[in-house]
Amino acid sequence: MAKSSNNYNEDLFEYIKVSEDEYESNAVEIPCELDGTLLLTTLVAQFPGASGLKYRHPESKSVRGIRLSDGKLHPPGEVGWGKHLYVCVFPKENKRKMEDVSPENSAAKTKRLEKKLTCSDLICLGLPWKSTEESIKQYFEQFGEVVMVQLKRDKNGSFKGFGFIRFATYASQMRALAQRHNIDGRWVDVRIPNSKEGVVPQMPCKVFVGRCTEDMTADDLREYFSKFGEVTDVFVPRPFRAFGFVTFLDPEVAQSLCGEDHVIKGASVSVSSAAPKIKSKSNQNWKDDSYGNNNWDGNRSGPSGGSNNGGGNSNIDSLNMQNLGINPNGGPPPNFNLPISLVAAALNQAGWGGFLGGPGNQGPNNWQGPPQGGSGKNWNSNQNWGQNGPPPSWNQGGNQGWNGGGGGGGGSGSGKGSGNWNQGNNWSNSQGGWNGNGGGGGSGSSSGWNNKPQT
DNA sequence: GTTGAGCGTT
Repeated sequence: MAKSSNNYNEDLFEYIKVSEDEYESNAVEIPCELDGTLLLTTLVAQFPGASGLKYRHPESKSVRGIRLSDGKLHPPGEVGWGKHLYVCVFPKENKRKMEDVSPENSAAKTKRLEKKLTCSDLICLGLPWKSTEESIKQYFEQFGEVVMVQLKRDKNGSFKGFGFIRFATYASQMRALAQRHNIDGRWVDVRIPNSKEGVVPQMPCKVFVGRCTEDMTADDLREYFSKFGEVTDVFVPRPFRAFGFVTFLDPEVAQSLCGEDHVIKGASVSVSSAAPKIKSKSNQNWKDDSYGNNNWDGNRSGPSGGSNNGGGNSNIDSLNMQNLGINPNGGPPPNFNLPISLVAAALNQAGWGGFLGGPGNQGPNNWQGPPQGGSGKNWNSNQNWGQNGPPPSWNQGGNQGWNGGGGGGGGSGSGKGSGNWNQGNNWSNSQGGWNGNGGGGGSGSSSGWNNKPQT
């Protein structure tokens, strides 16, 4: 039946569910036009590189393509788009598995990659029995917009105690992953699902600057490197160690500088990857695989490296690294030889910034306000941060669990070696905290993942 | 109806 633009069907106003990979959990609802068609540009806005749509016909079980003419995708039937899950079609050269994606391609592909690296579903384990989709959504919205909640039930419909969530932005995801969650009195584990491991690592924003001279201050480095892009953090170890770190907002900028020499204050410095060693499989998506080419001393054993200013563990170990999907040893607790910068990059990417210590004041030590670059829609209006104080339980202990320790550790922490991550409901109560410039640590004293028994 | 380590659908 021919449709005129002023004789549309109300039903055609629905958002249609589109995924790029046939997984409904990855679906995005996108709006069609008044005449019931979907503009290809609307599709491409959400799925860069997409050239069309297809769906699986429920009866024939076969995949059907969606008609495209004049840049408009037409609904498959008289009744409109219906409730099908539509799947993006990409041109052949764009159609590839995630594992094959490399960023040194077209802009569209790069954007698709960025999207891929942006969010993943998160599994929530140990949810209270009384949880509902609504209550879980409501809880996690304090970290940003929640676009999906799936609680798993058995055939009888009884809740199995776990489920999946998805945030709209990677920043939200990182906020959620970076802390523990107490929901209705239960500690809930939020992690990257096993099935999604390896998609989290971001390109590093931080570069290693070698051959620094003693007269190069952090400000000097910042001033110099700012011409390449926004610098979010600079770290220059004191006492002098002839190297430094510069963190950029844009990982592409960081990457572009790697391998170059630059002259600062009359001396030639070398810029290279801040990740000297990759032991994890998780670098498979990285643009540059050559992360073994420098073997600089220090900063490998833990956050903020060996002899930073004050040596407090800059609380990177307060993050649930496992939750970040970075766990080369396959399980808790840590035995990290892994690239800290990887985590830092991810966190920096997420708007936390400055995770490897240093004087940048970029870390999430400013809990009364949103982190820099806070991008969650709900962030600024969220009453859960600031009013109620910081979220519970960033790690309190001293220098625990990092292989080789490094940097003095903190305060009076008494965590026992490799066992410790979180210490309970405490927030950093000393100023050791984030920037690694204090005594660090606090009074942690247990040796497990969770202190509190659960029922 | 109970329970508490795990890893989902299409």
